[in-house]
Amino acid sequence: MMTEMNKDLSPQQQAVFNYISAHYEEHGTAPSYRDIQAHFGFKAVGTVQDHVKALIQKGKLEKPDKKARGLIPVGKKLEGSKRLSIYGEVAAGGLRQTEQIDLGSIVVSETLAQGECFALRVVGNSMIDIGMYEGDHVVVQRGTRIKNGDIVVALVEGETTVKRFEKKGGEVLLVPENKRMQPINVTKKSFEIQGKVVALQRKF
Amino acid sequence: MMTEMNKDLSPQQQAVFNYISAHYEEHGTAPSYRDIQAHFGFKAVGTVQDHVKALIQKGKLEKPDKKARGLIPVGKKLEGSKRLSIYGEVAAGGLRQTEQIDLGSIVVSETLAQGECFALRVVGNSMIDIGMYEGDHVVVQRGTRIKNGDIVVALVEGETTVKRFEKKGGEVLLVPENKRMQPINVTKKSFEIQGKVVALQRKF
DNA sequence: TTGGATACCATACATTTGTATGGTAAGGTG
DNA sequence: CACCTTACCATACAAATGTATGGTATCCAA
Repeated sequence: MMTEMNKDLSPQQQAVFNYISAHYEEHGTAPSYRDIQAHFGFKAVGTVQDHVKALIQKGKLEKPDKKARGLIPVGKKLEGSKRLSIYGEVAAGGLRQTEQIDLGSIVVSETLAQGECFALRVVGNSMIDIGMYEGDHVVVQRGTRIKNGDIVVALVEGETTVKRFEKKGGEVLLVPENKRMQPINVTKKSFEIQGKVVALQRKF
Repeated sequence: MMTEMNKDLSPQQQAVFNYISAHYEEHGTAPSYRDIQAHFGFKAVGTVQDHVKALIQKGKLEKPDKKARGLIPVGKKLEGSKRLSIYGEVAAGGLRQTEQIDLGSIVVSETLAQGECFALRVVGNSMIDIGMYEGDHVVVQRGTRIKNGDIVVALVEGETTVKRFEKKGGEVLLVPENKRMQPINVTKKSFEIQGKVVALQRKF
């Protein structure tokens, strides 16, 4: 029979992998080779090298070259979900890259957040009629083709707002979903569509 | 007045922080000081040291001593996410474990879905006044202590509903958040609280 | 005008860390 | 047996990386 590599992990290899994963999750950083060595009481770094090599070969670890603490457990990768930075309540400067104000992040399913996305904290109640409340988070997708009726995030004269997009003839309207508010005609104003709202998340 | 430190980040500090965060999220590992230096074109590592020091002082970064690539943006530690099965629109049998009907799943952040959770597809419009619409998904946590005012999933006479929980004196009410609907008095009915709604997710 | 915060530069150094090389030993297999 | 895999040890080295020290300049508030 051909020399066939065992795709399953040996008990020891599993142990090493578990340690790396645990360390990664707990500290947010992978352990160094010597951390691993110390944890298992190995008397040589080479032992760790061997195990890491095996784990990489078996597809359990990713490792960039020559980077300190660069081991990444493949299985532990945030699968099927994305972490989005939350921007919001930005007064001046809008969402310009260098002036982003960081409000943390949320994790959403990849099926919700496809392509390049970011998150936004909803302020105000201009979209209350479709159930978007202050404090909710919306997932915004960049670079999508905007169609009539889409909910969009727009930068109008330096202010970020969420509205429904309506284009009739040559007129562009940003329509609030709130009976008590009036649509904004931005046809002659300076505005910029930041992206399209593709999802909403609320925490109780 | 005492020397008071500015808790807000300067634009440059914000930029450095953003870079670190982005790198951390993208690569799963923080950048080294020299990575940061190169990114911003600084001619000295010391500049990075200064910024990092400021960011730590302002509570934006965590840093273990002498560890390579040890910078961690506070609150951005890689948390896991959970995949929750979606149950819902179940007529008979409610949510009993053995009769659950699988409607797929959603992925949510662990910060949202703590403990034992499942997801439910919202049907009907009994909670429309707090922005819960048909088709939305709610995350339901099992085994939590229910307090007055909590949104709960209840099994009332074989039917699953989402309502606000109100207990006054000896009476237990399940209150719909819809002006046009009446509270249900379940004091004398057979009912069971399935769990507490902790989050909501909507896809546009 | 003194002091603090911000924002850089320059240089040197010690440690951490990944990497390379080579050796020992047990267990299983053709 | 020869050969492979697993599982260790020992040692050395170079690169990556954090750290320390000290300097310059601007802006702003007390």
